[in-house]
Amino acid sequence: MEVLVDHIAKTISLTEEERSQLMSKLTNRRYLKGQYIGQEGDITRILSFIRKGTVRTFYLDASGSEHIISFGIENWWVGDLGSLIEQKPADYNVQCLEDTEVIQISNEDLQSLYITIPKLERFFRILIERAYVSTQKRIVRKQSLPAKERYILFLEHYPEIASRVPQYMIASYLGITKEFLSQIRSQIART
Amino acid sequence: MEVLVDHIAKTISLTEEERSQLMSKLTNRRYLKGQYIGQEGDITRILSFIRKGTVRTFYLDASGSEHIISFGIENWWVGDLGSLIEQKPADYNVQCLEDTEVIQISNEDLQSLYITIPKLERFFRILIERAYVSTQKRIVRKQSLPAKERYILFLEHYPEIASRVPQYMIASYLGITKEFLSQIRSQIART
DNA sequence: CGAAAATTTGACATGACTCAACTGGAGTGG
DNA sequence: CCACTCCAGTTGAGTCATGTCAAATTTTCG
Repeated sequence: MEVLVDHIAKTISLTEEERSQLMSKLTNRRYLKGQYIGQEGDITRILSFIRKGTVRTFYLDASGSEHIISFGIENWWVGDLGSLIEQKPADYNVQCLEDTEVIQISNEDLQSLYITIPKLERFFRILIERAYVSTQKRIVRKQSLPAKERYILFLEHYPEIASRVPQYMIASYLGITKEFLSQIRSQIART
Repeated sequence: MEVLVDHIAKTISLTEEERSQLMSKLTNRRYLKGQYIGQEGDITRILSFIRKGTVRTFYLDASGSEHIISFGIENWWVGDLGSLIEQKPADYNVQCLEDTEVIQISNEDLQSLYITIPKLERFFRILIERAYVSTQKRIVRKQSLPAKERYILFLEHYPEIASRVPQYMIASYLGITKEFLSQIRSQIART
């Protein structure tokens, strides 16, 4: 759990006292490949920091097909934030694609830590600012680039993820079908 | 400027002292229809809270066509956040679509206020959490709904905006061409 | 090895785009 | 008050990017 405390301390300095207050609220947990950290419909009560493993966040649309919203690997946070902050049923599933170890904190503890360690508020503000900016960029890419370009960018930005998840999931993340991604790939290969 | 302080005080309670510290950093400013609050390429140094008017945030893609990222009306914040937080040239233009009055705060002042009034950090954390969740939902809609459904949802969610901006901008926001939106509309009308 | 899962391939369908022409106001100036 | 222009919106023909469905092939893994 110190891994996470150290990670946080890179952004905001923490006293020994604060470190241990924080540490006391953290829990380690392991999931096997395929297990769910959270499921659509359940109210999300915890936030998970990935220590090891790969995770995907996805939902099922009206016709029952899966759409991947995001992947998570080491040092990323996962959890349905909308559900967590409003305490209403989650829209998304969070599933482990490999055996995964996470460090967790409950929303309740997080809220109380915001009060005892106000600097934490800063840490998460900055974290979410960045997440917000990158989500916005993703919309931009989706609207102004064809699938092939988006795929190439994905490979550049997230080579680690690209090598750890099956292609049909990458297709889903990019918003295209697995068949079409396959065509794009063969087209790239022929170049 | 009290409008904004009151708005903020709905989320976090502020002492008289804090209210006036905050107030002292705010500035009123007016823009005419068509003017830019910020332009692509410039470093964004201020955040603007819309008191009255309509604003759009957009960018130009490689082929020179416009893509609208978001609209803003009364009580919304606007500004290229990516540029603001990293102090690098903005990717987006922020332009007024009507004569607009805003309340502004510089990034510099905001950063110092985060220190003197740590609760402000909380206000913006919560603000951005919500913005993040709604941006994520927008990706979801874009990936799982056809343009017609997205347009209908837009009308439901933002009737106010729909009535204040021209259709070709709504099309751009939805990620479709104006011609196609026109077809969608005539199809809806025929129903 | 054999079965299930992932990927590829190909024929065909469709949503959305491009381009060009047309319509219908909302000024503007003579 | 008309003629003119400008801009938003519409319509239609042809095209392209991407989707669907079904089958074949390759990879993974018990």
